Amino acid sequence: MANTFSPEPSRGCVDMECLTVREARLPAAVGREVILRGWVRTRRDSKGGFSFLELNDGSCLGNIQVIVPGELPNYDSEIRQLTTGCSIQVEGLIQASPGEKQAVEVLASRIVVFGWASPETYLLQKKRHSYEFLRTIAHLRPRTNSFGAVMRVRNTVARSIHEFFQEEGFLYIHTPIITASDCEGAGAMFRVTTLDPQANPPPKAEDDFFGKPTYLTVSGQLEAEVFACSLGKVYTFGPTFRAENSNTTRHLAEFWMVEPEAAFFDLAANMDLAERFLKRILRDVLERCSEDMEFFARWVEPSAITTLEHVLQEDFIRLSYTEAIDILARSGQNFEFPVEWGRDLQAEHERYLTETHFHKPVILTDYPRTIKPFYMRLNDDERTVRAMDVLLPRVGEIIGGSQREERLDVLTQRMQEQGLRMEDYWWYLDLRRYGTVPHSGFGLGLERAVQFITGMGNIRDVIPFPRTPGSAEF
RNA sequence: UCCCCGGUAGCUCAGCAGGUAGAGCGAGCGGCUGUUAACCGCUAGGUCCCAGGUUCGAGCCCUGGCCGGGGAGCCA
Repeated sequence: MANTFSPEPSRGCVDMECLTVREARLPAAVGREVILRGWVRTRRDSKGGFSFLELNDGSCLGNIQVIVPGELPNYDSEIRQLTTGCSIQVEGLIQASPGEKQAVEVLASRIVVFGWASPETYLLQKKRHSYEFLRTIAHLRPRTNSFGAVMRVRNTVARSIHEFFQEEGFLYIHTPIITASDCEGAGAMFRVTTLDPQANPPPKAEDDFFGKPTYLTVSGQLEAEVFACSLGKVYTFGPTFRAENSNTTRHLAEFWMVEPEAAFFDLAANMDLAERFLKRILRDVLERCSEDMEFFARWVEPSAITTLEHVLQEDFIRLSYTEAIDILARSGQNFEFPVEWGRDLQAEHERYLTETHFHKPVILTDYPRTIKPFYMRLNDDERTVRAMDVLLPRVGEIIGGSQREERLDVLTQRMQEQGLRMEDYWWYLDLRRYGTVPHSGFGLGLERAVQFITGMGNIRDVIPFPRTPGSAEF
């Protein structure tokens, strides 16, 4: 249904169609009388007595050119005062453009100004800005080409995630944000409390809102397992919190994670799922965000598109940790950190595998039990567990997952090994006590996926409002 | 948290035997133009991150903070 809202009482224009800039730029729109609304990117005046406006409404990367005849009643009083950032409504006729840079343009018959943006103080100028600067004005940066493109890609990825899992028969499960399991092994947690930290004497956890210490979730996995072990195939998709003091281009204190969990999936099925999943996302972005991807290829990362196409047509390498160690040891590379069975792989090692040795995504499996969490299934060799990490060139680990330990005795033994308190996990252990099944799952960091796809160098530039140590503005 | 680098006009940066500041872009004004990273000319605009110190004199040197960036660790 066409939106016919008008900012002023009707003046005979309520029957005009409201189009987005994206719709208006299609050749099929030529000849239609329409209403467009958005923000002015630039104004150019012609001494022929008329002006050009570039209008953008975020519906697509490109602007639409508006021709404003000098005859409009507010031409001198308002149109000539328009600057970057002003918001307007344009009513006019879409016509073929004689210019070379655009197929269509709008010949305005009426323009209404919603809001001004003083060029003396408006921080977004008609020039390129550094990402560092844009981060300090996170409330305005969505009005830039690059951040707008990132957000459209991010939306497409999110949509694709849901479509993929829904089509594969997974149920979307909403796991809790607040959790009482304080030792999921995924890192430092944010405490959630209503107690007054200044109170004297110091408050007791029993008196807290939930009667026990609670935290923001670091993963929905354990809860997702509950539903996998009852509904079969499920996934979670929501915010995740890590209180680690990480200051890197690929860590956030608050990020979004997708975690599928499936009963009766072994590690091979899990890997197949992960590869199919990633490829589906890439394919959808290439198809649905081609204009934005061309922008990234031109201004951000020249190989943005070809990298995705390459990943799409290649099978992911599947390699055990032990084999990887072997390759690294014989690489002849002079690594800063030693390559030794039993030690975790460093970023430089992962980068060598994906960027130098294989030139494609690599799924590493079967890591030493000592460097992986208790819930990963123990292999028959008793030295390794059924873990899998999907490594991508440039961003490194984008997916971490495993086949879960479904044997009660092995699981409890591993928990003891890692010093966990059995009573905290009574409900998790019940899944193994009653009708246990083999099952698997993984977690994908949404921002890392968007980073990989767009080629953006810093994860803080692919999330609307980044939370990092010492920074929670906006 | 560790290791490097940096904080000078709205933005991006230059300045350096220590003698109180410049450019480009942006902005304002004027010219030109169916224009489109527009172009040409002129103008305005700066507690040189903060606090101490050395010095006749500090953007520049020293000390201590604060903030930002890159790399590492942690991981998604």
